[in-house]
Amino acid sequence: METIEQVLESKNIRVTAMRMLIYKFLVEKEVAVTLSDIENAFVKADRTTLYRTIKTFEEKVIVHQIDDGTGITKYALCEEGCNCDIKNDLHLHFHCNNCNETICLTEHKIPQIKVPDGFVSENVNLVVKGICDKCSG
Amino acid sequence: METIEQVLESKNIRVTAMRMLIYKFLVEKEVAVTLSDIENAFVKADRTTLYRTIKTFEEKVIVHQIDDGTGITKYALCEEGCNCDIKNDLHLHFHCNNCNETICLTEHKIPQIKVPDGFVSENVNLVVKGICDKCSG
DNA sequence: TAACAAATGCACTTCCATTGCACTTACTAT
DNA sequence: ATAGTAAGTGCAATGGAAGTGCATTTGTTA
Repeated sequence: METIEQVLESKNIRVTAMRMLIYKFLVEKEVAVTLSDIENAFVKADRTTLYRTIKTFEEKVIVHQIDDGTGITKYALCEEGCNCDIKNDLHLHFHCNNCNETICLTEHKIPQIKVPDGFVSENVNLVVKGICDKCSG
Repeated sequence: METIEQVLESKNIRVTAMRMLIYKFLVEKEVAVTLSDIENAFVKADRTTLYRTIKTFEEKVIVHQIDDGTGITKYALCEEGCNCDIKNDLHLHFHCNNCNETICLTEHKIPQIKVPDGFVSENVNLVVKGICDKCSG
C-alpha cells in the first residue's frame, strides 16, 4: 500500500500538507466532487489553492474532470493506470437525478461509436443519467 | 414546405418578428449555437429576449439543448418528430476540437448502455470529440 | 376597442471559473 | 547550514454565462 506521499512523488507532484489533505479527501469520497465540495471540506484554505491543486492533480493525471451535465465540473480520482488522456480508454459516468451525485463506472468501458466518413473520433464523453443504487433501493 | 409561421403555430408558439428571425437563423446554421452566437447575430435585440426565446423553443421541443463539454450550453433545431424528451431516443453529438463546432448526428442512435444492478438509466448524454469532416479534409 | 395575456427590454444578481500579484514555503547547489 | 530560486499559497478582483424582477410594449380576444 502506497502512502499518499509516495503517490504524489511518483507523479512528480511536490508534497505539501494541503495536497496530502486534498488527496486524502478524494480517496475517502467515493463520488466525484465539485470545487465547492472541497471548499466546504477545507474552509480554512483558500479557494484558489484548492482550485490550483485540483488543476495540478488533473495535469498529472491523478484526477480527471467530469462534465455530468449539471453545469458544474466535477473531479474524481483516476484509477491505477488510468489513461484519461488516451482515446478510447475512457469509462463512463453515472449521474443520479435524485441525489445529484456522480460516480465513475470504471469497469464499464464505452462502446465503439461509429462516426460518418470524414469525421475522426478522438474521445468520447458519456454520461448516463438516472437513479443510482442507493436511491433506487 | 412549411413556412416559419406555420412551424411556430403548429407548436403553439406565438408568432413574433423576433421569433421568426431566430428560427430562421437556427435553420440556416447547420451547427449547434450558443446564446452568444445568437446575441452576436442580433445585436439590436436584448439578451434576455434571445434567452427566453430559446427557452420557449426548448419547452416546445423546437430546439434541444446540447452539453458538449465546452461548458457553454448550445442549442440546435430538433428534427421532424424529434423526441428529445423521451429516453433512449436521443441522437449523439459530435464536437470538433479544431473548429469548436458541434453538430447533431441524428442518424446515429445511442447504443444501449448497460449499467450495474440497482442503477436505473433514464437518459444518456453522448458527445464524441475529434475532428469534423470540414477540418479533416 | 377595452381588457387581458404574453413578449420584450433594462437593470440586477448570482455562481462558477480564472488570473495577477504579493508573500510564504520547500527544494537545490554551493 | 544557508542563500538563492522555484513553486505553492492567500487575497483581491475580474469575466462570462445563466437567471430573475419589474416596467413597458405588443398581440389576441371578447
